[in-house]
Amino acid sequence: MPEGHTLRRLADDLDAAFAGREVEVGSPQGRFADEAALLDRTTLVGADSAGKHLFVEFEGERFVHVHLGLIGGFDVRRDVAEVPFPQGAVRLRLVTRDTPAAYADLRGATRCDLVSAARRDEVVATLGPDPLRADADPDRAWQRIRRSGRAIGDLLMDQGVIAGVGNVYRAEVLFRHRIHPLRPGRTLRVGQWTAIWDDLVELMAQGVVDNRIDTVRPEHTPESMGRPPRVDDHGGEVYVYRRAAMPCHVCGASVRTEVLAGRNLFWCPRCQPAFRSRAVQSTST
DNA sequence: CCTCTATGGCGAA
DNA sequence: TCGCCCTAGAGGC
Repeated sequence: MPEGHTLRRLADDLDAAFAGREVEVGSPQGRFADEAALLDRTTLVGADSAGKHLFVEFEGERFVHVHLGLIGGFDVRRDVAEVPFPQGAVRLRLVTRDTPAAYADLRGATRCDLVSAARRDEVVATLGPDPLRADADPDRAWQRIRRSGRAIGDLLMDQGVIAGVGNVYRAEVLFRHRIHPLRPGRTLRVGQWTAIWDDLVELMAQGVVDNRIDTVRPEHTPESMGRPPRVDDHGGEVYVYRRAAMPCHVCGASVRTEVLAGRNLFWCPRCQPAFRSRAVQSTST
């Protein structure tokens, strides 16, 4: 589940359920037990996200730093009639029993640490601009991209360049802007970057609202095209992500896939043609 | 049962 | 570049 929109939504949901309330903090699985004991029955101040990082603040400027990694999940339920017995490997559990009762179960996280405000700031300082934050400066990312010989598909996944974009948004935003994922960052024009950034701001904000990733334009929805909706565990309607060998919704070409830096890359070979250098372009046109 | 996969990221080689 | 960490669900036999 976790790209930046997931963490932003989790911060909002945790706020709604627990902010300003005294919270029972436990670790049924045991791996966070010592830290949980220090926080148990103290007030949860609030939660915030930065890229794919989540910080849950407790009184005394203490923060639980959570990173879900590839497979983690944080299940937040509020206004529940009763709090169920924890199922599976619950690293961290938050509970308020006074009405409205709420609980939240963290599983599979790669990171769940009790940290100081200074450490939180250190983590945030390693991140590039986050399209979900109003104060983000996209030019910081552009200055990295325009100087880099690395593939744009690689740069978009680098959290130090831009924070919160994962494998789905990377694949989809490059498709929407017809840019081949292996094209070197320094071959992009500033207008292309601005368009990508503005699109990410919009797509990811919508992802927070829907709690899933949908990237197809109105004319390419299942209803508009008369095609069956996507049926898999991800839910959202997308153009190329995990659609290898399937026909492109726009042109019908077979969607391609390749592994880049250990992750699956997806693109349409016709809608996102291989980049030709400026020199070649100018001689051929 | 087993194997594989996954919207991530780290450190060793 | 590779292996490894975290966990759950799907599919194969």
